[in-house]
Amino acid sequence: MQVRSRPLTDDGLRARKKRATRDRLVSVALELCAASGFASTTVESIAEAAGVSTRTFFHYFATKQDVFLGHEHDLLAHLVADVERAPAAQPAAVALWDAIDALAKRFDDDAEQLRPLYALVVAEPSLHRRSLELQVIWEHELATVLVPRLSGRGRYGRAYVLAATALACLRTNARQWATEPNQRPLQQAVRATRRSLCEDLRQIAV
Amino acid sequence: MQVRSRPLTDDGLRARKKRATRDRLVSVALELCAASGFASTTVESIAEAAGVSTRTFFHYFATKQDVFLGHEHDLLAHLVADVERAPAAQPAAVALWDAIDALAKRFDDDAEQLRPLYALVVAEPSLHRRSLELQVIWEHELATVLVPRLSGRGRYGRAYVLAATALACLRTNARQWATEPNQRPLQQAVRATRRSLCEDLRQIAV
DNA sequence: CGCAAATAGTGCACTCACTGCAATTATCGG
DNA sequence: CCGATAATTGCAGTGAGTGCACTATTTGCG
Repeated sequence: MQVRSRPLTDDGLRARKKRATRDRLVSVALELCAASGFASTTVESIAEAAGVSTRTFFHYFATKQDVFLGHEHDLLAHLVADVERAPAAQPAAVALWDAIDALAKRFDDDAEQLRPLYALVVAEPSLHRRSLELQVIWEHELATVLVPRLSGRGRYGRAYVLAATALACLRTNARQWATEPNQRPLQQAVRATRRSLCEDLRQIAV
Repeated sequence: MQVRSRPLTDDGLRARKKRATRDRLVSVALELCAASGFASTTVESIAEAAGVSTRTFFHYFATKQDVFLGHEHDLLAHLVADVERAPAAQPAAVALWDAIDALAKRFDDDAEQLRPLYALVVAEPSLHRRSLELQVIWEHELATVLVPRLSGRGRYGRAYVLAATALACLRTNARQWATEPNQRPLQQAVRATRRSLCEDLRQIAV
């Protein structure tokens, strides 16, 4: 997350080195934390193992937690992009849940890598906190691209609740998916949850 | 939050002193942060202004943020209690949303105090993070008391999504309510959102 | 009352995440 | 090869949070 600024060329030596260092930091952090836990792995040790100074670590990541949250950032960005790309005529709820469905599939496709990562995130309080904060930020982005598909007064607020609902559905399922063994595919779980959510809510519709 | 242990008597000298100190810490923190912002108000200064040592502060609150999150804790506890107290025959969704409705009313009743507090929470990243974490914890509690009102396979997951949805609805409305001036009562906003959420979701019900 | 157990408060030394600044080094485009 | 730009670094500092051993206060009880 948050590389300070973009170099003018994307594949010069500079950019390649930067990507390499970043990747090194992430994988080194993963190893060290797997060995001794997130809390007791210091930024200093991660930086050292990756061959950079502590100060440099914080040029790549704003917080220690962010080493593990890059993927989440990418995935949520995909989600927003998917919604934006949906046919203009599609209602908000449809575009949103289609995008959620696609995102769940992404999780499944990359399960090998994502499952242990997400398990770590929910297990570690500080990571979890940061992850939730990220989701609220993306909830905002999501609501913003949803608004044009809604009409009537209060559509701003409605966009937020739709977005929050969908993300909550994803989040709770993803947690189960990541932490419990032999879980069915996330996409399948999310679909099932969506169905039952609609049913349950029918009971309170006046 | 998190007073280490409960004294055997609730109104002895010890308990009264403790409550007093706690209240002093909260109100002093409120003043200092109002004056110079949350980030640049140190725990040391809060403790000093309340007449206790820094170390003692952390006996009352696990983190600096928790000084401002006591109310949230109380309110969410009420929510869970309300759901538990609902008639046994009531379906999960009904019991849940009734409790949410009652909780929104609590916010309105105590608006004078709660609005500025919640505005501070959403404005300050570290507070916001901690608040979200608390909500997930209560989401868990809420799901637990909801499970007995659901049936069929996957009711565990469904309870989580119901809880998360309701809390998300409350949270997004509460943010608007706290930060935008001349807002209608929260209870009213939540009701409206609930209605439109049901409608929007009807579009994706197969 | 007076005593022993429990609980609250304190001082101290320590770890570690994170920041600002100024100096240095590497890479860039031309 | 050169001047501009961006990456890296060291250093000194802030402040949250912790563990520990010690003191002071309060409580229940004989």
